[in-house]
Amino acid sequence: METKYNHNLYEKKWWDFWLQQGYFAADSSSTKDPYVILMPPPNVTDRLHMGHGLNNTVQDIFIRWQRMLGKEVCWLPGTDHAGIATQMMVEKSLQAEGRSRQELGREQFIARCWQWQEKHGNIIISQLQRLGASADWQRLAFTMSPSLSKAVREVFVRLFDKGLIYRGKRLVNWDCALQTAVSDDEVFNREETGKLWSIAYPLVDRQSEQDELVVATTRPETMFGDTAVAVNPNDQRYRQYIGKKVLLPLVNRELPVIADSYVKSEFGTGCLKITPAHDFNDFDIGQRHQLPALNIFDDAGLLADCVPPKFQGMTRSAARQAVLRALRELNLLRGETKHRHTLPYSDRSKELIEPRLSQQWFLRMQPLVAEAIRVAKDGELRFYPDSWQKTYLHWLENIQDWCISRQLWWGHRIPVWYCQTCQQHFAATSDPSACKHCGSKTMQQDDDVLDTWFSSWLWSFSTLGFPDHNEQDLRKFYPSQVLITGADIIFLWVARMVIAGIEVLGKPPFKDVYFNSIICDHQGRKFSKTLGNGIDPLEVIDQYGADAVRFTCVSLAPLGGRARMGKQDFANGAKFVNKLWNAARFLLAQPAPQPLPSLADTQPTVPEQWLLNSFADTVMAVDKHLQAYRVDSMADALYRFIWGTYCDWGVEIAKTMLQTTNQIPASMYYIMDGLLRLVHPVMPFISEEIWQRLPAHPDWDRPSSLVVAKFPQADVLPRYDSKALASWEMTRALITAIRTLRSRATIPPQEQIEVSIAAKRLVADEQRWLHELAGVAQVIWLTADDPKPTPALVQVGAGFEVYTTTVRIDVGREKDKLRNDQQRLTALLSKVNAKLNNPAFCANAPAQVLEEHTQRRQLLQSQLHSVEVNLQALGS
RNA sequence: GGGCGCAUAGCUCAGCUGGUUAGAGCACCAGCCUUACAAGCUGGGGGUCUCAAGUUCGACUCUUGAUGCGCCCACCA
Repeated sequence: METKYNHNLYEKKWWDFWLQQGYFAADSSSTKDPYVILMPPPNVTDRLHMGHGLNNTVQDIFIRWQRMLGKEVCWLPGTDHAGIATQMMVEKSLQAEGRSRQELGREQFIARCWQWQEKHGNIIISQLQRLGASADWQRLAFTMSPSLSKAVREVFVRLFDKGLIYRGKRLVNWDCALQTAVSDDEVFNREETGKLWSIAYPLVDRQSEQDELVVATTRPETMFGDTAVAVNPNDQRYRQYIGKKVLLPLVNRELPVIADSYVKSEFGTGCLKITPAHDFNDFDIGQRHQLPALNIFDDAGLLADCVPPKFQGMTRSAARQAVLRALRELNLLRGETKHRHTLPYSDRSKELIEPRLSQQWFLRMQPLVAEAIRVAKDGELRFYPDSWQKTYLHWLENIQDWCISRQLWWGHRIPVWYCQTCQQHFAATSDPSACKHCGSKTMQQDDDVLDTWFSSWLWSFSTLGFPDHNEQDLRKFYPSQVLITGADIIFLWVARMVIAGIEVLGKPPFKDVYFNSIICDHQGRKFSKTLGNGIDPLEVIDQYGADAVRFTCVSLAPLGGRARMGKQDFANGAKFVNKLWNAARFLLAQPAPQPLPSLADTQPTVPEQWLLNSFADTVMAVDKHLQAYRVDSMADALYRFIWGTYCDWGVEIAKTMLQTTNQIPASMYYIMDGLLRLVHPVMPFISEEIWQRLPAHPDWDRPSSLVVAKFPQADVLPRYDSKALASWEMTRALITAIRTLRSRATIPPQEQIEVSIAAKRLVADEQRWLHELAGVAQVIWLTADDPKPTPALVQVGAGFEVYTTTVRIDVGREKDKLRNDQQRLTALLSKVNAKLNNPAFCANAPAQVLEEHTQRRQLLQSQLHSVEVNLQALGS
């Protein structure tokens, strides 16, 4: 074995082996209990980033763990057709050829999309495989595949026939760059400093020049769409004008002055221009007052033909400047002030959203959410961390209708047909040959496609054969156990999946929802392309190996928080992987007992018993942490045991045994075998490589791969309990204390020393460890009456004092250290004394606490005494 | 405006239902190539747990408030 673990030699080898053995395939005819995780489908356009890396590592940990526990696991992978993102990519490539999608036509364009997705899509899938993701890749699903498309149509038609899907002319969030509507959940807000302009609208039939209403607006360019001016009905200033008319400048259209309590008198001028087609509040007011709504922007967000010719075709920002200039010329601009407000932007294009009146399809959500709310409240659906429950409930309880149509070409075309003969429309699961209502053959399908999320929200069952009941899959694998994803899509995907699962199959699609950490740099900033602060997972996998990357990600990811990571963290992960490698290298380089005996046939020494107990504790901890979705704590437990216990103590102990018996004890092989099983979910490659080289231990099963080996179970692991074990703890404490003394006295490692110990005497067998592990040639055991050696160095600990007279020290530094000790111990002692002298404490504290404090006082007193004696001996 | 969360060592974090001398990794300092690993070994220094008040015999832990930071939702002519 090489001294440094080289991941390049093993990762591909084992990956190919696992795939070839078919370990990851989920069999719905199995009699084993199912354990299912749905992989959140990445966009086909995606490249692997650290968020995917963490998310899929966590999923893989649970999947591998449950597989080793004997479940029939199904980790269902797939990709999302990402309507907008893909269409943007393909349009860009067309642009490079100097062509446009309009030129190409719908059919040709869609063909291009398919070509593109075959060529460039699914790169992310091979990237996920580099990570070691043990999903059932044969089940790879795609939201545009024929079977998933079938599910989309089926559900659409069901909801349509229930009357939950309707078409309406409503105000929607319009993305002018992509020229499509987007849903509320695809809009983000940004606070900015803008301006608030005051514009005079002269009164029709005015008595004087001053007879005008001054409106305040942040968007003068929308004035072409004004259809009223509103004031608050209780505003004394404007009461007289209600019911009168003003003249819209630049257009010279008459607008009614209306009263609406929405208008705040104290804001701006107290006069509000009403533009129903381009503002959500104005739209509501317009509805209340039956005002016409005038759409003034075309699909691209340019001013349309309904505005005065000189403004036509202008962009929104150009129009704003032009309008202001024109108003200034007419002397109608009454002022401008700075104004802080938040503006809506599109998630996808990052363009300013234009609220715009248009014909869209909507899904009535309100009738669908009751059960989704109930299951969360009753704990049938749990969130980790549970604080997300509130966010989830708040959204559902204030649910808005979902705008599901998009003016794109790439996606599921809305399965609604309009009959040119009878003018009616209807929805159908398969392309109809005749109108459902009149039998006419002249029909046209709706031009729009569905929101991408309308296919993703069916993911939990559309991937399992619905609606073609390959019932076995659906019955066996629905619902899944846990959804592992990012909290940023709690509304877009998680909550909607719950709704869909309940609506279509009668129960929620998963029991637990685990939200991963957000990946940030060390300054707490999200990884982002523009900042360039991200770490490319593939780059670090190349450099450090998949196991190191997996372990690092997971150990830095607290439940629900933000995981801060830098490149150095991955180097540390790699060190840990290498540590395990070398622990195994040591073991495998030594002669093992042949054949390895079962633990029951050997008599483990006390230190071995301690190691075995510690291993069992670790198994228990790992189980506990995984149950609680605390992968970071699991990583910590593994790290502590492997580095701090197995290597630091176990290997050192084994070395001394090697000297006397010429063999490593069987328990070390036993522990290593169990350990590899334990780490396999998080470090699958290195654990497999070592395990395959490890001689089979009779106490463990021995299948062809660790992937399908049994996971350690704490309740069947050997446990030891004896007085000797308690004494071993004292031995370890003494060893550490003596090492400290040696370090303080600058005694080289090779030099054997003599120490005096005031403590309960160790038996000869235990005392030998002081020799082996602390370089002690001889021990003088002091009783309470013996004088303490002087001059000497002392190290005090819980229940013992160790002295050495081998002194080669810096007296000044040593004195400082002792004074420090003295100060520390004095402070502690006075704290304990204060408590014990407090009658209220003695009266109220439980007996055990009281007893502990009394003992601590004694111990501190004796330790303080020792330090003082020593200090004197050094001559102060 | 509403909601959620966080504040512990230089950095990243752990610390369960209040009760041993508040822990770990990284970084730092000292000494070691001790025959698995220098990507290593053995030690060491470093925190009055953001602040204030309260409850309690006892508060890092519970309550209230303040300050700072992060996130989400709604909305502002």
